[in-house]
Amino acid sequence: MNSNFPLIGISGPTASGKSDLAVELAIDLNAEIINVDSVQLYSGLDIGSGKITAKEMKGIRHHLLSSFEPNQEIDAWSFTSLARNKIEEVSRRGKASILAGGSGLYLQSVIHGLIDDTAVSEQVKAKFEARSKSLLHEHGEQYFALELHRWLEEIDPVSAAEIQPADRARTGRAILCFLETGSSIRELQLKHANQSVYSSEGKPFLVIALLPEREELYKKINIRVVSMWESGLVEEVEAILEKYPNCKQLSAVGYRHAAQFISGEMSKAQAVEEMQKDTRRLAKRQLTWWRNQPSKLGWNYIDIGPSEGLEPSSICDISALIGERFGSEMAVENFLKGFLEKGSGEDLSGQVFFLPFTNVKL
RNA sequence: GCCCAGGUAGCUCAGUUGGUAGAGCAGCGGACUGAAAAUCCGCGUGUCGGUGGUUCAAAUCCGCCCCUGGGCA
Repeated sequence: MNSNFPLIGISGPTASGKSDLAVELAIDLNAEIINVDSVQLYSGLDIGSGKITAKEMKGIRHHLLSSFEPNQEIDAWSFTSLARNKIEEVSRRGKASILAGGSGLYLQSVIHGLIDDTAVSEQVKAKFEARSKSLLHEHGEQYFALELHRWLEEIDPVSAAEIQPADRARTGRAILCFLETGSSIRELQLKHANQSVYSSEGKPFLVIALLPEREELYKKINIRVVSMWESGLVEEVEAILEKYPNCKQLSAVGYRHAAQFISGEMSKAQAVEEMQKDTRRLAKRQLTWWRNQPSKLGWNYIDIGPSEGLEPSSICDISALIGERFGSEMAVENFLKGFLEKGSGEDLSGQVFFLPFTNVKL
């Protein structure tokens, strides 16, 4: 049965029902789930991250969920190898893998990889931090990002031209990369652009995106945020603050808002409102990602037509769904083959298929 | 019924002596290759309640009508 199925990714914006769909699908396919959410990786970040509960897992095994302490800082690079190892491990057990979660870059990295290892040494890190500190001291917070960008311009003008001057995160990364490897990160990226698709046992990837109607999604988000506060978000954040007061995860949506309430920077009502707003904005960015990124990555769009009123649970039986939409009942692999090329002998490995469900019911 | 005060962007409101509008918030579009729930870039989205009039020209002045607050009966 598993051989009929490609590697499956399930994504979409926050609150779109990914986790539930993943579980239902896993039951049908005898699969295990690999989490692809950058916050749910950590233990103790449960309520605010909307993590699935043991009961909701319905006995399906989940991987890379609550697997790390909040101070361990797993990034996209390490996530990629962790996830790929999990896929192999699951496959050795004769089961299929479903990668579910909202971190688009993480899923992309598992499928396409990142540029080659550019792990920065302690010396380079120290050098970077020393100069950063003096720039900050010299020019102040306000101009820090610009000064950092000016530094990048000196050593790597090619990358500097591609990065917004105010974009501290990318500027810093580009500088570190250059200091470490002596080459421009932009050039490394271009060189890497055509890297082939990761594939376990030659299986193709099928990425499903749940893209609910915007207004409905926002309503659900607003309600969900309130219920998070009611079910102990503040206590959860207090516990993290006590154990890891400086951990990066506290800057995630919800965690930073609860922390601002705890420190007295905001009233509860204000914090809730800000959290709702920032969650909506997060969802908006995720929708933008799934609207535009797949085609840039060269994924094959599968157009099944409008899915208004389609409930996530009915997506579970992909074979039936495909049969219903395309006439005859056929296995997913055959469907993909048919989609790719009328001929059936074509090798599907190295292919990514993208199946978006727009306006699904919530 | 009468007397006030209002009706301008999704919301709260600006709008000089008439020259077809602008702030904040909300929102929308985009970027994204080891921070990605991160980090950044861009964008006013409008029958100025309706209708008639005065005027070269009306959100602005006048008439009538409608609606919403408040007051008096």
